[in-house]
Amino acid sequence: MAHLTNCITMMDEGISRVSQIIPQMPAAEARLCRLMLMVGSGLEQELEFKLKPHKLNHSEFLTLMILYSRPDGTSTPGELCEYATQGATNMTRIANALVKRGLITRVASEEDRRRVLIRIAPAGRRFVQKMLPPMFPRVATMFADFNDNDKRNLSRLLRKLAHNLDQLSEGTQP
Amino acid sequence: MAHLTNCITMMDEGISRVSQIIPQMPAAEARLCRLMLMVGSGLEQELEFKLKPHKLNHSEFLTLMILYSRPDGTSTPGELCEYATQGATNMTRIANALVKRGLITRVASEEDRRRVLIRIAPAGRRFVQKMLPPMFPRVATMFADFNDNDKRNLSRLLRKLAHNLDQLSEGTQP
DNA sequence: ATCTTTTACTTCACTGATGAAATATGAAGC
DNA sequence: GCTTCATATTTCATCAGTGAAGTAAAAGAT
Repeated sequence: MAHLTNCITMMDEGISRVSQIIPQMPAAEARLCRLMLMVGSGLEQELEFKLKPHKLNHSEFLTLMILYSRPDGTSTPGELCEYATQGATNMTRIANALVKRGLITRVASEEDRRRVLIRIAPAGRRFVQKMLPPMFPRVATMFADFNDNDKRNLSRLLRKLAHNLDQLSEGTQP
Repeated sequence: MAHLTNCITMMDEGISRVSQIIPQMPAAEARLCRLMLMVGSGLEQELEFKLKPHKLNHSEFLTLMILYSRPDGTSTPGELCEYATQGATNMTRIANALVKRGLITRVASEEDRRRVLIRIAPAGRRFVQKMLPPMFPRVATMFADFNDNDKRNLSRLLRKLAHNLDQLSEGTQP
């Protein structure tokens, strides 16, 4: 059944009722927040669903894709943490998992011996090239009825929101 | 530092490089997916950050808000699962936590004795009314530079995307 | 009326993610 | 050259969330 649509309807009603009790609430903005959260996690579920057959979770997939997208195919745990928005602890686990499957290699850095160099393995590249294409149809379908203007607008608005979120956490969450 | 903006820049470059290797990838759509995921989880982190002082996590807060927004302040675990998009298992834990804090009550239903009635307690209402207003400024700031048209557009596009996601999971994830 | 199926929730065992402390190396001050 | 401080990663303890099985009650079948 139409799960997200359902939740959104109920959210709309809920916010309307709450804003009657608490009129100073920025209702339109609160709605947008909840919409973002719902659609975001809906999309995440869809992604995890597509990853499940490959025995990968979102953070492992993202880590592998970052490495794949690098010209030299290498990075370090610290850098991967930043771009995958993961804690160092979890990156250790992710790397362990990917090493065990032979998709990446992990060797100590020569220059800075605190560092570890992570590199996508040939098997990792092959794996990505095999698993990625079957995802394309569903991704395309998601935006099937978005015209170019819709896509441009969504991209622009999300980037704007990202920028504002960055401003917000400046200082407060350093 | 501007974390999201950073990640987005690197994502843009990454996708450009990948789409050179794999040209049949729907690059614009993939970018929108990643944007949604990033901004969504950024927003979730911001929310969790605001909830931390109150010792609530997102799912507990959402559950409490659903109850608060109900005219009669009641629901059942099953219904809460659906609207909070949580598994029944986790809803049991959430309810346990909220009961322990005295924010909700949980009693067996008279009509159908399989069911459990969950009701927001007076203390729960007071709690919501106290914790909500301090969040408003940050929520308003997030959309400060969004004009009415931007907000309408974002809302429309997110709802459209939600609808498409629902279509996608129709049948495949029943 | 009783047997089966379905529904609602809980318990248990496990996975994924996080925070705090441990380890080890490098960089900076004196 | 030593001491202190900062950086990079891992280990350990813990929490949040999930899947599978368990329990109990209602609904449906014969």
